[in-house]
Amino acid sequence: MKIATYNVNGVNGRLPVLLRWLDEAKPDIVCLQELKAPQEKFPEEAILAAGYNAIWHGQKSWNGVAILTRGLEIKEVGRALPGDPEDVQSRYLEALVGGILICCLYLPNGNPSPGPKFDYKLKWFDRLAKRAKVLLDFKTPVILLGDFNVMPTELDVYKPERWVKDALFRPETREAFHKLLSQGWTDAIRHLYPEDVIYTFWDYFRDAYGRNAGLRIDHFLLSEELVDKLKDAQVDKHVRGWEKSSDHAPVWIELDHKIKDK
DNA sequence: ATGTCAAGAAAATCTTGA
Repeated sequence: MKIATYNVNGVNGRLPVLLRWLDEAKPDIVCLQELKAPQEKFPEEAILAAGYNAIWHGQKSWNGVAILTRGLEIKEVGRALPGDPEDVQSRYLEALVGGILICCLYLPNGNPSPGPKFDYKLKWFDRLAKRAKVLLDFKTPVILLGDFNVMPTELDVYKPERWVKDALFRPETREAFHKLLSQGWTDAIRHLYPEDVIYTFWDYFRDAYGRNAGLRIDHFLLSEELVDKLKDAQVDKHVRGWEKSSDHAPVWIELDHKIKDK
C-alpha cells in the first residue's frame, strides 16, 4: 500500500500538476494540505474522474486538507483537532482507510516568531500531542502525516544557522516535535534513511530548488505496529521541477499492509 | 530586507500568508 502526503499550495491552481502526479505515482491514499479553496470549490469531479474518492475540509483563501483514496472506502472519524472549539482553521482530517487510521494534518507555520502566530503553532502542537496519545491507546495502526512545518534536526535544513529564529526551526518547535515522537511514533523517512539529506520543500525564492536549498518538513509518523511493515519511503522530487508546481514535493511510503474493509 | 507564488477584494493593482 502506497500512502502519500502532498502540500499542493492551492488545489485549483495546481490541479494539472496534482492530476499528472496522481496518474504517474498511483498512490492508494493521499493526504493533501493547503487546498486554499472553500468547501464548495474543491475540484471533486476531476478527482473522481482520476479514479479517486475524496473527503475534504475546505476554507476560504487559506489552509484546507483532504484525503483521497484509489477505490478504498473512507470512513471519516473527525475534522477538527480537539482542544479548542474557537479554532476555525481547516488543518486536520482523520479517517479510517483500509484498517489504518489516517490523520492528515497541516500544522501552523507560526511565523513571524515570537508572536501570536507562533503561540498558536505551539498550542496546536499541544493539541496534536494530546490527540496522538489517545490514538496510540486505540491499539490500531495509525499514521500522522502531512505538513508539520518543522525541520526536526539540522540534517533537515540546507543552512541550519540561518533558520534558528524561524518558527519552523526554533528550539521550542523542535522540542515539541521530539516530545511527540517520544510517545512512541516513528519518523518513517529517518527510520529508513537515518543520515541522508532529504528535503520535501524548496522555496520559490532565489532558485531554491535549483540550488537544492531545501527543508524536510513533510513527515510520516507511524505507530509501532506499522514500523515493521515499512518497505520504502521517497520524495517525488522531480515534481517540484514541473511547471506551476507547489513549493512542496509529494512524499510517499510503501507499507506491506493487507487492506481490510474494502 | 530580500525574493516568488496564489487567492481575494475589487476593478489594476494591492494585501495577506506562506
